[in-house]
Amino acid sequence: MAGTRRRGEELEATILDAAWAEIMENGYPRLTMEGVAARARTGKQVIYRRWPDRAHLAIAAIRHTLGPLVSEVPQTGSLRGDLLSVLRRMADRGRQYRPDLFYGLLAEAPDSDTGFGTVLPGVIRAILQNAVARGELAHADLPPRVVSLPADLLRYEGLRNAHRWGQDAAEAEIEQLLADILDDVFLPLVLALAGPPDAPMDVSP
Amino acid sequence: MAGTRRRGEELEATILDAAWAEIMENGYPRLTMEGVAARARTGKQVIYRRWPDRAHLAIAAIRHTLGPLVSEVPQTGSLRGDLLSVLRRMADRGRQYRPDLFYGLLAEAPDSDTGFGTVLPGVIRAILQNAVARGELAHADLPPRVVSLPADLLRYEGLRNAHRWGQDAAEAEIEQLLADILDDVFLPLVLALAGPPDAPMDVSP
Amino acid sequence: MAGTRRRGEELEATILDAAWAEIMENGYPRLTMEGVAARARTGKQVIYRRWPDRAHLAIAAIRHTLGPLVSEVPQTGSLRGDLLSVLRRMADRGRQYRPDLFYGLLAEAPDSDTGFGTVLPGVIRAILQNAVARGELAHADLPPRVVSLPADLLRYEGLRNAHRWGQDAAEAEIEQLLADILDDVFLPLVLALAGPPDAPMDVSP
Amino acid sequence: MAGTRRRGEELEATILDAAWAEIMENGYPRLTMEGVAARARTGKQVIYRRWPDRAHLAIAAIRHTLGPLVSEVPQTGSLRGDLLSVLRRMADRGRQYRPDLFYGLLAEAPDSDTGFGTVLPGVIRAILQNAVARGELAHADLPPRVVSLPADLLRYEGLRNAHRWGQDAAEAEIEQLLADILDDVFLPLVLALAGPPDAPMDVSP
DNA sequence: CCTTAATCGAGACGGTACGTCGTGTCTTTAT
DNA sequence: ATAAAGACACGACGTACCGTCTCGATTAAGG
Repeated sequence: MAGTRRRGEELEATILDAAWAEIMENGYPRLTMEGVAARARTGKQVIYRRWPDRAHLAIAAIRHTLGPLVSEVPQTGSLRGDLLSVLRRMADRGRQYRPDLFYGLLAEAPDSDTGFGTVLPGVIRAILQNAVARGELAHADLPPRVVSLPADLLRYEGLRNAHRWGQDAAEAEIEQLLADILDDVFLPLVLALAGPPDAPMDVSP
Repeated sequence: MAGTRRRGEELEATILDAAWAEIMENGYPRLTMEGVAARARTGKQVIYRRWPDRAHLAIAAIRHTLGPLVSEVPQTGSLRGDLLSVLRRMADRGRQYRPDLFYGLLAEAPDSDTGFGTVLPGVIRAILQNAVARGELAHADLPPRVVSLPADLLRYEGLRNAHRWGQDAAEAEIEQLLADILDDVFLPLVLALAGPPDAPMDVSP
Repeated sequence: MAGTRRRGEELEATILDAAWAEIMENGYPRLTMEGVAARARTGKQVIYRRWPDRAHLAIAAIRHTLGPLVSEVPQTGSLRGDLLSVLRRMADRGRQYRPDLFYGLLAEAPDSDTGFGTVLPGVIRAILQNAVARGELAHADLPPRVVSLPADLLRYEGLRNAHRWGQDAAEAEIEQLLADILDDVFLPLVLALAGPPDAPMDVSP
Repeated sequence: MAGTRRRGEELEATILDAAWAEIMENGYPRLTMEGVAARARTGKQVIYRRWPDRAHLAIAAIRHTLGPLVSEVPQTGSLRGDLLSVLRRMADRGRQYRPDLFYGLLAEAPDSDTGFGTVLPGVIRAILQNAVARGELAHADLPPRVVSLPADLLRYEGLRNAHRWGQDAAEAEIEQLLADILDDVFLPLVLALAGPPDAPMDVSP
């Protein structure tokens, strides 16, 4: 045979690529250690040495494939624009998953961090503070549950409707969802709680 | 031998009881058709004839054991009281599940209706209308996403923290959650959108 | 639906035809009560009422399809011709079976009479007596094992090589077998034991 | 835990012993892969990896338990003694089988070699040659069907009456059978075809 | 530079569950 | 009463994976 034997990072990367490919082809429920080992042309033991079960393997594969969730604070010039930008980024990431991947990971590793929407709360708080600086809001002193509200709603919708997010046709639907979350729920609430003193209650477009 | 052979509803009930017992003892991930058949002293075919996989079996077992989600409209005399009552009922039902049951069902039968919080939207709309009749609200003409907001948030929290809901200690935590959902998010939003004309915007403590 | 319900002989004939068809299509090992019932468009109970297991069903199907083994004593004018005629008839019947049918019946119903070559001993004894009458033999007073020898050898070959007897190409092979049994074994032995007094011992070429 | 995991020959021997035990206890028809695996405390795959079905497993178990069919040429000093010795050995081996084992193997693996009486033709030819050397026969130039005649007849009887061979009472019956085959059929025939020139036709005891 | 310990690639092992098929019995409905 | 139909309790089938263990081959490191 040809090649030199793989070790360390090279081997690890091969395995994680194989795992991601298996998930994408067959779905998480049919992700098997055996299948990954076969596709990566290695032994099962090599995988078990690194990850205790398929849930941890899948999480590692997600991180390896998608990279870390970027958390830069957008600067579009308006509160609504900033929020829309950050939610859209979150939704885009969500669309790269296969539907069953969420559920499966929650079922098998509920305590693990799938990386789906955990960094955002800090970002949203920063966005709110920027809005205060621009005079769009009176203050940013909001209850935690309010701050995490848009991300929570988006994640919840992602969980409920993940099986539809994969299709291309979902793009407009998701865009509408983001608009609803902001215009029907979050912005009215934030303005009610911390709107600027001069133009308080005008929520209409 | 023992009496006559079981059929129809009697047999079905035995199987669903067995399935529920297996879930409660071993957890959903270790629910197996074989185990259920053995506990119910019947054959696997009898189960497969009725439910195509363990997910559908589990859903049927839930319905059989917990009964339908009651959807009477409470009449406590205040909007907050009515909402609290209905959310508490929903949370109580959620606590009867084992944590992994949610995740597993979502993973394996995402389209199926687990019965967790599906009847409520109509109930909440009725509660809002009663509040209008009492003069607590100016109107009940709210966007659908707003109406479903409290149930969505509660369900989302249930999904994220299901593994903690089982303990007795969770009671106070859940009570606090319900208060937060209502007082920090839903009531301020509803009052901002449809508060009564006479005492409109006073949400501050 | 259409027809009147079948009963008695009509029903029985339908079932036996179905059983034979199943044997011919799938072979005896894959003959199932369920398959027969389905093909005959009746219930399994109806079959079990008549035959205790598939072996007895198969035997009944054989008798029903092939009819009784005729046992007329041939009159060709010579001992060899008579024997050849009767052995050929026996072999022809054997060829109508599927190979596995023998083995299966022997395995599952060893005591039962499959009808394969059980009538013949008497016939052969009669043939020998006719030869005595014609002067070909001195007497017919032979040990039972000698009398049954040609049928035994033929049956044994049938058992050993049944899987080849089905093919058309087997015809010549079987004809050769019959000649060998008679010319190499049976006729030399019979002539040695009971040859005519005038031309007694000339067996050499 | 118990010692080291079994592999290779040790494992194979355990499985074949288990298979033979199952056959002896329950009979071939009730030999199941599952039962063998359970008795050998291993998995079904381990068995299927080695033998495609229970027929091949049974044949392997026979060989493993009974060992190869010895084929030494006996030297008793007389043609009849030599033949009797070799036939008796063959019958003894046959008696170690359970009756249904023959039939089942023939039914399910007709092409396979059960080892029952396949080595003998060469042995019989050697015995005949020894008889020629001693002057008992004029030559050993006999048709193949004649040479295989005693083994064929014995095997045929074994097949027909296997269900009775197991009992102890069968010993005398079998001894009589061997005598009949030799004294009524084979020896008269061989003497007729190749008897010594000086004392040709004396077959009586 | 060469031994030595570790890991790799591969696959067998003991085991659980799968989903299907067939058995022989039992029930129900409709002749 | 029995035919037709099919459900029931059961056992076995052959397959897929699990997580562990064993075995040579390779390879990186230390003496």
